[in-house]
Amino acid sequence: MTKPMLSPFCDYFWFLLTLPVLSIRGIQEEGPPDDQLMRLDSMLLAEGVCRLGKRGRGAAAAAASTATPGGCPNDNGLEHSDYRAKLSQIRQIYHSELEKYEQACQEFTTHVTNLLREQSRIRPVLPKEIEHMVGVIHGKFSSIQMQLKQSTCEAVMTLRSRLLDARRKRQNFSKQATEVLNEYFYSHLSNPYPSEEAKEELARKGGITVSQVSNWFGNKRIRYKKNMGKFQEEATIYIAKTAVDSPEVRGPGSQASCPSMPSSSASGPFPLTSSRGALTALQTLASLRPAPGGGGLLSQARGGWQGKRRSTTSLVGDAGSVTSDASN
DNA sequence: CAGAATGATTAATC
DNA sequence: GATTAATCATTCTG
Repeated sequence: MTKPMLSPFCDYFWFLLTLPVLSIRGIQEEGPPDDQLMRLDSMLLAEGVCRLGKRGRGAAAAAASTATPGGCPNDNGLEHSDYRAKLSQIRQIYHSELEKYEQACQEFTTHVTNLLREQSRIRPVLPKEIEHMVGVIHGKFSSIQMQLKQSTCEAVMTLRSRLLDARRKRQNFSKQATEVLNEYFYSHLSNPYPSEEAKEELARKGGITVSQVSNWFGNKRIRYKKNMGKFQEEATIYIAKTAVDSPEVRGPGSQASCPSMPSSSASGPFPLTSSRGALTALQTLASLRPAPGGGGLLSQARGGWQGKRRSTTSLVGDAGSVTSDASN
């Protein structure tokens, strides 16, 4: 193509036009650029960066709306104000950039067509040539737009993982909550799997959610099992506490009669679910003082809930080697 | 500040 | 779907 006489201002854009391809990451892999563009569009739409119907280009907009699985079922919006603030920042930047590009594209197109028209006085310029030029310009600008969309998507993804990942802003439970949870755990040490109702009760008492209760018990079981020695002090404290505080701390309506568990004594590692038993077991337990990391308690526990997943085998052969976390 | 403690997530398993 | 085990990321503590 012949380069029209351009003002220095336009040289940069002309330069862009002559570039073979602007490096656009990850586009080559998945089909034609149109596909990629549609995906980007739909993602931006899903994240609320794009508004539906804003010069939607028909097909793309339609595809976007269907490709969105429920439009990101964002749960508790209260916590995400920070996220939203940042997102709207991104949105602003995106739109202002997009507008700039579109405006520049427009200006450049008219500029070039004007120049070509001027040139038509000197040499024959077919309408087709102008059309072609316009097409090329639009193509280049849309690939720039693609880049913009791509980086916007990336920014949003980063933001999501930064701010929407609960791990990043966890905070420890209140003392009340840990108290309640630990009380339940140690008073049900033989079977520390609270029912759904029990979980709800604990959640209510502790001012946390049911899934937090589940998380807590999951963590507690695994950590207790891994290093019982470490938890023995805690265990004695809570067992004593429940024994003193409320001699009948049972799950809601789980059992009217006192004896704990169906006492199929084999199933429970610790025969200490009744208040009395708790105290006595506690005392014996304290006097036993097993070797750090394992010992009396441990060997008892191995027959119970901790072996749940390895039913058939006789579990660990060597009682001494509790160094399962040596690799960590 | 390093390491422990801790709540949440994830992949695998049943 | 619940649980385990491993892991991540943050908060607490000495």
